[in-house]
Amino acid sequence: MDKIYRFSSNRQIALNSAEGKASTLPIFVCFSCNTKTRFVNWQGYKTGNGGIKLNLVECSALPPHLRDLNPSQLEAVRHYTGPMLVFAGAGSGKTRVLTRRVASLVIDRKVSPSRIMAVTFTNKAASEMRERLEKLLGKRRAEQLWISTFHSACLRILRAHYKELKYRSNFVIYDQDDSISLIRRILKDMGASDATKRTARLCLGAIERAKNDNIDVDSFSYNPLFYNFSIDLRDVYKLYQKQLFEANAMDFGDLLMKTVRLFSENPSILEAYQRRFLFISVDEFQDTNRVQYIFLKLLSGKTQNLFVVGDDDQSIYGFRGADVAHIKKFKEDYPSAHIVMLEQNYRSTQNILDVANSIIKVGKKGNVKTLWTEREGGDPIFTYVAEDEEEEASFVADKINALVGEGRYKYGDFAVFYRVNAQSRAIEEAMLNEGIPYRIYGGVRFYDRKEIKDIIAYLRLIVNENDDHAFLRVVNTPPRGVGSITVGRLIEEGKKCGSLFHCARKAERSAGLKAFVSLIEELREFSRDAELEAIVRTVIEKSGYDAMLNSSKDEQSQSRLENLQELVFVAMSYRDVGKEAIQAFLDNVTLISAQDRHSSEGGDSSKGHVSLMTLHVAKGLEFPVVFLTGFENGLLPHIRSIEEGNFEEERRLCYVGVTRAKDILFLTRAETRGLFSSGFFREISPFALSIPDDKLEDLSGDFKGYAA
DNA sequence: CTTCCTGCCGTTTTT
DNA sequence: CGGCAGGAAG
Repeated sequence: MDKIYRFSSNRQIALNSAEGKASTLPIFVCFSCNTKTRFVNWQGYKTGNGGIKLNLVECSALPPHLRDLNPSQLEAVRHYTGPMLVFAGAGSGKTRVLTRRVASLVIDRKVSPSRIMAVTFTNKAASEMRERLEKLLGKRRAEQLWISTFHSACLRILRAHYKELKYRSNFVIYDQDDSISLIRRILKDMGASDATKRTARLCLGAIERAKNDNIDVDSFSYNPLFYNFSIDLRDVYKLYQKQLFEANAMDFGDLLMKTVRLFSENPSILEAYQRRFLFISVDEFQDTNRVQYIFLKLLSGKTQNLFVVGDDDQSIYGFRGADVAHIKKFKEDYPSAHIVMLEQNYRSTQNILDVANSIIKVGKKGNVKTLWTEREGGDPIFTYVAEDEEEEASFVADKINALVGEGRYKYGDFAVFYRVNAQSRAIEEAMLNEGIPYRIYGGVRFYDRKEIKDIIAYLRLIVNENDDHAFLRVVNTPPRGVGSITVGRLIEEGKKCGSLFHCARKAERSAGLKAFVSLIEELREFSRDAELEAIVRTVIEKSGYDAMLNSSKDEQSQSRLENLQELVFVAMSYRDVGKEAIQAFLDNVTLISAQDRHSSEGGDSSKGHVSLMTLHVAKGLEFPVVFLTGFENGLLPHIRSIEEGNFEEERRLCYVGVTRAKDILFLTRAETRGLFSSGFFREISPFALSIPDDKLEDLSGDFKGYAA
């Protein structure tokens, strides 16, 4: 077995006798000088005093795809087989390690790229990784790799095996909005006293949690005292699954749960995938939930070649069922796993790291990772207290313009983070005022807009007439004389004849309904072999959506029309024709993450744009200059999180934010904020209190002034 | 059946 | 503040 030792000028690793067992084997020693790593092959043997004496055997440079790795990263990459856990701090090059390992498998190990799966946290991370690998492996080989999120990977598998699950082809995916209105209908049906959106969301939350834990209808149980309403949550879950199935639809949780179920109920299918995927790697492993872990365990069952990379300090998706305990579980389930720690941070200055460490260290017992960097010193962390959120935003905008004015940075180097999406509005306005180009990631998403969702509902109805939710959404949008009474009657009858659309076809009474049915059928006929762009354009026109918006005096109509134009533009990039095109489009629309979507843009973008995003979206990214806004108690630990006992997760969220910064970090807070009740006086975030004062430079003079 | 108005609620984070 | 749901009028 090869063993690699780090041997750099400023830090020398001790070669003790325990490791010296490898003395008759070749030992690789790496000299690290900035980014180029020399790869030197030594032969070592034990000396009398327990140390190792090294003899130079041969010298060679590393292969190109490993050349810019640092010694500890190299160690992680070059252990080829078996389970492996890379326990890596912020900015230690986790994703780089993962990418290079995939490249190394293909190049050094001659593994066929079609037999490697790499799971990333977001679709954006997946496409970035694919881009890198295209450069290292060439386009043809990179295309064969399975690089995707858990959800996309499962969707791909399910699309190939929908029959085993008794689904029909062209099943659709329901997003949270779809699910909530479905549950509302179920609640009303069951005669629940309270069928509001709020209750529906509560029910969906419970169901989602169950699915994250791979608990299906039969084994589902809950605490009825917690949900103090009349109906039985188990019945809701049961009906929900039944209606999803009848609508030929799945929700997000189903994608994973049904894949796991497919595997456990059909050993031959599982075996085929086990044989196919010789190597599986997972990024951001700390945010893996139970059903995802089961998926990984099943898939890697044969080869055990599971390579996971994660940082327990950056676990921030607990609300989605993510559990750091899976890192521990991994060590137990794979006792032979190699474990590599990456503690060097290649991103931030020492000052930024000190602040990050001071935040994360509090309340942690033992086993603390200590990150270090060669970027000593650096700028202090700047702090600022604003009167309100608007002043905070204009402070940010001023600083950005000042720094750009100095010529050191361009707009693309800046990021502004916040805890909740609602905070983006004030910042957005300040950016517009100062003429700063910006982009909001997440927030009110393009595909969440009403007009877009309506057109998408039409598309869904075209490929799948059983999609009752889509039916209800657009049957009277634009208005065609099908009101709540007609719809109510239809739902009553719908219980007998399957889907609502089926039922509507038979209903002769309502002229509006007849018009709707023939509209959809006409559109379906048209879509048979048309290009996606033409399909979308036709839907917008023939449905009367176009006319409705054009004749409306509402000011929003113009921007709605523009959004629809944008949708047509997006559709142009799809090559397929007919149903397949719509299918691919719909899959993308529901699965692509907030990071891929920019909802608004301002100014010209020749110098890039400032990125505005929530702390959650910021995970995995880095920026030279970072503004962390709303550093207030109740907001950055968010009050709801505190109430639910997730205080520590908020601390990690804060840590994630701070460690995104390469050079300069600003922490800002406002004394009042109109966000909740206005005029409410806000005190500083408790996370600020552990930061040593000598690392801070306070631009307002009282950043910590109001601390309790 | 649609539209408009009023009042109330709620206001984390996301694949 | 803003969005949405439900009710009354047109």
